Amino acid sequence: MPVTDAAADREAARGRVLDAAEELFYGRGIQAVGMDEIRAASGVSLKRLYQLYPSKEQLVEAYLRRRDTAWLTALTRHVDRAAEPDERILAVFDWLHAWFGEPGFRGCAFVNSFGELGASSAPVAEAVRDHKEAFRRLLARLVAEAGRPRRLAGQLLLLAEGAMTVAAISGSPEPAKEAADAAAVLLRDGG
Amino acid sequence: MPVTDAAADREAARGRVLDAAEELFYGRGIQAVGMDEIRAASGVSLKRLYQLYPSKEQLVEAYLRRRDTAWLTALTRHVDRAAEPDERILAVFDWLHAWFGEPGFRGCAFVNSFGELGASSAPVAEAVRDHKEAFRRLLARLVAEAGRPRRLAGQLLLLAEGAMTVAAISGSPEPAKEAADAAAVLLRDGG
DNA sequence: GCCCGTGGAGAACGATCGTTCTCTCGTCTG
DNA sequence: CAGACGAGAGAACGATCGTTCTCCACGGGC
Repeated sequence: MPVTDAAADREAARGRVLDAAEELFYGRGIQAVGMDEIRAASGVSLKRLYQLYPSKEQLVEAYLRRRDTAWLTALTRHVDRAAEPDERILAVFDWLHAWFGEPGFRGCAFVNSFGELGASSAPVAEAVRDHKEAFRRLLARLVAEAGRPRRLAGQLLLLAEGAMTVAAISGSPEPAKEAADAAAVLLRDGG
Repeated sequence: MPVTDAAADREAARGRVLDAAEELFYGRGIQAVGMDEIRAASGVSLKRLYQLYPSKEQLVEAYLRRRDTAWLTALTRHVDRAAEPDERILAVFDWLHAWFGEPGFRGCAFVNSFGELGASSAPVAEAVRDHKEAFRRLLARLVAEAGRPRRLAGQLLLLAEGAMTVAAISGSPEPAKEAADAAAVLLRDGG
């Protein structure tokens, strides 16, 4: 079955390219990584790479889109391990703490990409906005399920985003704990 | 007085270079701006530019260092317009709101620089860490003056950083208000 | 009046990068 | 078996960038 094999090869190659792109773009910054390095790390020839992604900008966008769903999926899975509504909210910060402690953690890929390319690449800026909106919607859903006031979602978003930034720059996972403490106060007394 | 004039010219040229660097680096990202554009925007010849700052990296560092003090000075001045300790804390978020509404606001210059160059330039990473530590110390001082528990400073930092990020990506100054609301709750019930 | 150092304008250099092209080889088709 | 097609390796191209160099004009000290 040559046709389906070709399609499967294509998808497998895409996967290897995105794996390489994610590791390199996230770890070193997008402009610091050339297409030839993606080729070397993925084992996909330059010609095929450009067949899969006709430009670097499109590869960057695909990298962000895939990371968006993977990130939200992993977070959702962790949150779903808790049943009680308030605990589900606090589980977000548990998960952040574990993420911050991973080797190679370097802040939010979307924030980093936005700072680097948001002013010059509309697709990148849009992918970043979409991701942050999706994160906000996830928080809003958790807040609604807990019967908490709407505005709490925005405040939790600020705590989570702040924790990512401070953890990245300070190199410590501790901000996740501080954010969890603040979130607990908001849950207790913020409405 | 040729000597002092030469020194004054030097400082004036440095000022014009840093003005141009700030506008361009902040507005478009550091790697997106070439030294020749700094020359064109500042009116300082390339030769002199390299006499003042022997490499782009040193210019970037000088840009960050100057912005650090200017940012903290402006914030401190605004905070000092309030007398009551709790109001001084909340004034931080007023000031952020005004900043977020300025045309050309594009998030925190330090966070953006860190995402772009933090992994490849040690001086940039250090300047960013220094700035965030200074901001944290400012918050810690306000918290101490208000007789509030130490841990509040870290939580306020998260709210402020989160507000900068969300405001930049969403393009709205509203996150400053949300942060202020959350800060008020933490002040009221967080200790 | 001549000289020298300083400064400006911009060409030049070397490196890098995104993208495309060439060449070769193996494979499937008829 | 012939030949066309597709893929891989890597050279090549054109642009950009950080940095340096060349050339020239000018202004102050003997």
